[in-house]
Amino acid sequence: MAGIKDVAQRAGVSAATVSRALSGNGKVSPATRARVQQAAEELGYVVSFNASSLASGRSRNIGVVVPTVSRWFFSTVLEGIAGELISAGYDLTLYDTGGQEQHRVSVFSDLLLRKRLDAVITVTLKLSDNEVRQLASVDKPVVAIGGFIPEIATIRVDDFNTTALLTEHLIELGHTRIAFLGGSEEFDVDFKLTTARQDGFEYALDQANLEVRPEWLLAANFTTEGAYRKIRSLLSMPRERPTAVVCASDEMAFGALLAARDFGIDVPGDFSVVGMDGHDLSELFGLTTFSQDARSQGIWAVRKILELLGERELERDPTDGFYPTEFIARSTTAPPPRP
Amino acid sequence: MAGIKDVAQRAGVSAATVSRALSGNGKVSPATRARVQQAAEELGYVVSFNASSLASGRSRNIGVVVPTVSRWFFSTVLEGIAGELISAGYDLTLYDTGGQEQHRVSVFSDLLLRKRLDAVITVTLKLSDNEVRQLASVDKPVVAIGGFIPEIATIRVDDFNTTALLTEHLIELGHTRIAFLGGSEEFDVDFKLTTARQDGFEYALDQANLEVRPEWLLAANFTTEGAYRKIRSLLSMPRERPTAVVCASDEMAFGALLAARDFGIDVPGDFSVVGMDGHDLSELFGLTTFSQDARSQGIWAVRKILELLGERELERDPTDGFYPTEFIARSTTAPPPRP
DNA sequence: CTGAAAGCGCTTACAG
DNA sequence: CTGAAAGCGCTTACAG
Repeated sequence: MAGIKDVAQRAGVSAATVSRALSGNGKVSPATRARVQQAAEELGYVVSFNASSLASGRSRNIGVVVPTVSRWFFSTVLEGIAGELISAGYDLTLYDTGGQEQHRVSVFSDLLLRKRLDAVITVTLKLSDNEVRQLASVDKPVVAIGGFIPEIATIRVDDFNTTALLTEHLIELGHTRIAFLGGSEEFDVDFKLTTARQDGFEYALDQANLEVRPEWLLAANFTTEGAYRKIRSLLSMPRERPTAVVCASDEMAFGALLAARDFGIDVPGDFSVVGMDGHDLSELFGLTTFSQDARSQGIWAVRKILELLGERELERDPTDGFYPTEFIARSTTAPPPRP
Repeated sequence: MAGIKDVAQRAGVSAATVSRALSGNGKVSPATRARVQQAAEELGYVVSFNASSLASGRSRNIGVVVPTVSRWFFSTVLEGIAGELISAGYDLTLYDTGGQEQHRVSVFSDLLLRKRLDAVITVTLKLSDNEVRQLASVDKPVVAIGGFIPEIATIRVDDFNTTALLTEHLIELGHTRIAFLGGSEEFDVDFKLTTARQDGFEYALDQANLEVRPEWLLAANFTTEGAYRKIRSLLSMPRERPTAVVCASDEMAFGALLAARDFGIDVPGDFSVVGMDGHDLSELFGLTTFSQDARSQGIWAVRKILELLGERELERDPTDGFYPTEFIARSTTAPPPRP
């Protein structure tokens, strides 16, 4: 495999000049540059990343930490990140913690510190104070998507207010018996968004002088299956049923819709459902929801990182305030049935 | 940040000994090893991957090339790969081509050759002869999941026969008017599985002396939305309708089910649907399908790679023959309606 | 079992 | 604008 010396020899210049011509750092005459490029092409020369990184201290490699890639939000954010990174000529090192504490520890103590990464993007990862300190001490740019992390630039939507608005939408339709389906305890390690959404829900009820009924505060694991099971058992209870449910994600809302269908309960006639995300399938399900553009959150995270690395200017700072969201009323919400 | 020399000094040994003690290569006395480990820990020393890779020629970094991470099969395979790689102490470099030819080119000409990777796993990626040659010339282990690639170890399910069996299941129930929903041309670049599945479908019809009707050979882009649209227009046609559809993926089958529901067509009473995959949601939808364990395909791809890298022995070779699949009959299939 | 030394393949002041 | 040389932080024959 051709090395920089081979190219230098073929082009009749020094290795230093080859490096400068190919990287764009430093001045090289156009004629020389052309000769070098030609020689490199002929030899099929590709720079050794390891050698280049070692010598320069920069890796052109960004770490991305996600709790899982099998949920809509994460895979969509990841696609946005991946596309933007490829365009910028950066590598993407993926850390899927699988929600396992053990894997998170190794990610932080080892991988992130191995100097192979120029920067890190974390997605809805809740960090301990200690981890924040570790990240800070490494002195590499970090951008977080989803969960707020002190001292770190964060892209996030307004979980509290969007959920409150969704809840108010139901209240305005006349609902007074409203359930909430959030994430489970177990997942709160990584997905800290649950509490903000639940807070927004409770706030809206409170504003309307409606009581929060503990037995209607449900938790699943952000999956459609989990939600299906929870809503199924909610609907099968003999006692008084809620007439609507606020789900903390669209994927859980799908589970709620399927459960209602299997129970022969008419949506929205007998039961209203709202979600949160703007999942690709929300339109097919006719789901009323708040949409957030996950893909572009990923893209903007990369842009912010590149800015922090001094690669480019930012037209606007995505970590400034809340990321835009949009309320979309569709056909899973209606006034509650007459008693 | 502490380097190897700092550790050497603190432990009172040479850098060479530190390297041997920490990496496990070469003999080191237990006492020395303990001292080195202690010193490393106290200093918070972490080896520089770049330097280590450059010196040793090995990166502990595996490249994974996927067409997208936003479809069930890919994200599930990726999770399997990611977990197994973390356990083995390897990094995962993700290349999401986004189905774009442009990105694939840069992946192959640049990224894979930059010597930063020890091996590559490709997922349902159709490679040109030229690309196969490129990969071979780099002389790094490659394992493919999904699509068959000449000269490369491949983990794959029997697309032809599973689809044929699914089709025969419908035929045995009495169906004679059966449609097929495969992938679109556009996607065949990356997803070469479409043709094998369609071939299996046509073979089964042929065996039963049933005619393949071109107007019932449909193609979507492997998404639920795409399938919804296709099936919707199929069902809205005034002329003779099929009584069943074979979908080349579960996600497309979901679209078919939702379309039927929105048309007030009873499944399975008036219309039968079969999928292919064993998607997490297939049980909720009651979908009859062939399940394949995508996660463990990812895990086994990693194990095969590690074997090729000389890291471990394999109990069984996943690239040997077809990966196991399982037929699961559920409630979306039944005899066709009486005419 | 351990150390001194060469070398991995680049990048980047420094000097011209 | 270009080259000679040092250096990035490790690993690994080689010698003992």
